[in-house]
Amino acid sequence: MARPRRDAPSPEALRSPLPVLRPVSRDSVQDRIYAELSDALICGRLQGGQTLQIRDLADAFHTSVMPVREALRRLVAEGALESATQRPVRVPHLSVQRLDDIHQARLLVEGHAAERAAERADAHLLAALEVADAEFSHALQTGDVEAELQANRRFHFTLYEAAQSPTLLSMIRSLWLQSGPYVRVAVAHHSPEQGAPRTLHHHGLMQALAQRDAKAARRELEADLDWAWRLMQGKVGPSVESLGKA
Amino acid sequence: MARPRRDAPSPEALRSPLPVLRPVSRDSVQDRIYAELSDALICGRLQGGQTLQIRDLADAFHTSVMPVREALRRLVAEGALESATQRPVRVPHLSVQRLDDIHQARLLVEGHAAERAAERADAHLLAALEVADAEFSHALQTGDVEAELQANRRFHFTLYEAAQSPTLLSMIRSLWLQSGPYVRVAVAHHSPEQGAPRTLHHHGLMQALAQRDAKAARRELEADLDWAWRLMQGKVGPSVESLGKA
DNA sequence: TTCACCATAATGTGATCACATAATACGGCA
DNA sequence: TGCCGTATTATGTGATCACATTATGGTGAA
Repeated sequence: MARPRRDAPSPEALRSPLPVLRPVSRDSVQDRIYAELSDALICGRLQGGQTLQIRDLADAFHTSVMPVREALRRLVAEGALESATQRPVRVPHLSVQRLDDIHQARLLVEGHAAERAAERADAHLLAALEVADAEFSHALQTGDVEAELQANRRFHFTLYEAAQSPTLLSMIRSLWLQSGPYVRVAVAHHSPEQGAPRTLHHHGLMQALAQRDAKAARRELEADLDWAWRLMQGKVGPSVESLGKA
Repeated sequence: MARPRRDAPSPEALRSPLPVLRPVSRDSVQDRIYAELSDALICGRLQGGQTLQIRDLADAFHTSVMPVREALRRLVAEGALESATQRPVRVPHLSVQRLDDIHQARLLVEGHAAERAAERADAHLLAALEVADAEFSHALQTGDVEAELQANRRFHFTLYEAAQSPTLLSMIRSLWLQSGPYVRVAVAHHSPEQGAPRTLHHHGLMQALAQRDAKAARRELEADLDWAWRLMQGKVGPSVESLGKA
């Protein structure tokens, strides 16, 4: 090996500007592509039915098709995307029945995570939730949908991480990836007065956590999910076909 | 295209033996590799800590590394395998805490699926469960561990499919992939009298389904899972390190 | 004898090429 | 003018090559 070791305590290190540089991410290229796509899915920047072609994405990311293939494969495995044989990968076109099925699963798993979080709640958790909720309320007032979705995600996942269950957390992540493309169209068009109950549920949730009331925490979380679900049903009606073209 | 279409109604079709041939699987190579690996994981033929090297698998499957890479990527995405950057993929070495976390999630999700199945139970489902249970009992008596695991899997997934929730089903599949390598060492060493309660739970479950008693179905299923979990804890003790080398 | 260093080998990752298959658009016949 | 068949294009999939990074074995000095 011609190159000297990074951690070599040679005097040359003193004259180099290296210490002031922050460590670069050691993720692989496919990890970054995966992160980009999953973020776009959760925040609803990709629509249901949209096709994701390998070569197009490779051009957009300025890479070869190789890391794109593997990133897409991961998302397909997580249920976030669907792929037929020899056909381009697509964001699934979910029926109302399928969306309801996902909603039921979310009530089950996220409700349980809320209970566990309530049992383990501490001041640090409440403070973190307060911050996320403040961002959320501000985004609601300014009408910034992107910021609203980001803050809402931070609020919920701060809660779910407090449940201290990696298994539940990964299942919830998968569920958010699946429902992400469909919740945006619901919350994107709601009027400010429709958004009011949402902050109420967040506040009720924090109150339940402060009292370590697991059942109440589950109730408030389920109310929050049900609110978004009813809004979505009202928006899209019995058919969600319009979602893909909206 | 020089080749004639498959469905061309030419008179040549009459003299060819094609109609007697069954359609070949249209899965891709990576699909078959994935199926093989996931089956090996669920049935515990792979041990915790075992490394899966791409080139070795490619040689074993008589393919290039390409489809192996994508199959492994899928399993990593499902939590069945773990991979560090630039390091070979491994079957995760799970701590007792992690195994308990998975167990809790299984109680939650599989218990819920059992309730749903009970609400939708019909004669056809009970008949299918009877068949699987008969195979299971027979395998127990003959001491065929491989057949026991296969029959147990068929019994449980017949139940879970009856819940009619694709979302729950895929989550359960992921949980079985994760716990598969660890349940085998538990059930592989149990004595026949230790196996008795297991058939009891299966029978109790079928009785609850016949009566459409959702709560009872959940109770019986949880008892079944808890039985295997306790057996595992007893076998491996406070540390599961021995599992990887067993 | 032990530890540090270095050279070698091995492995995951990314790029490029080749091919089979499915969609599309063009042209000819009724 | 409408529809069917064909040729072309485009896309996913598998194979091969190239490289960076990690592990490992051996060799030197203290």
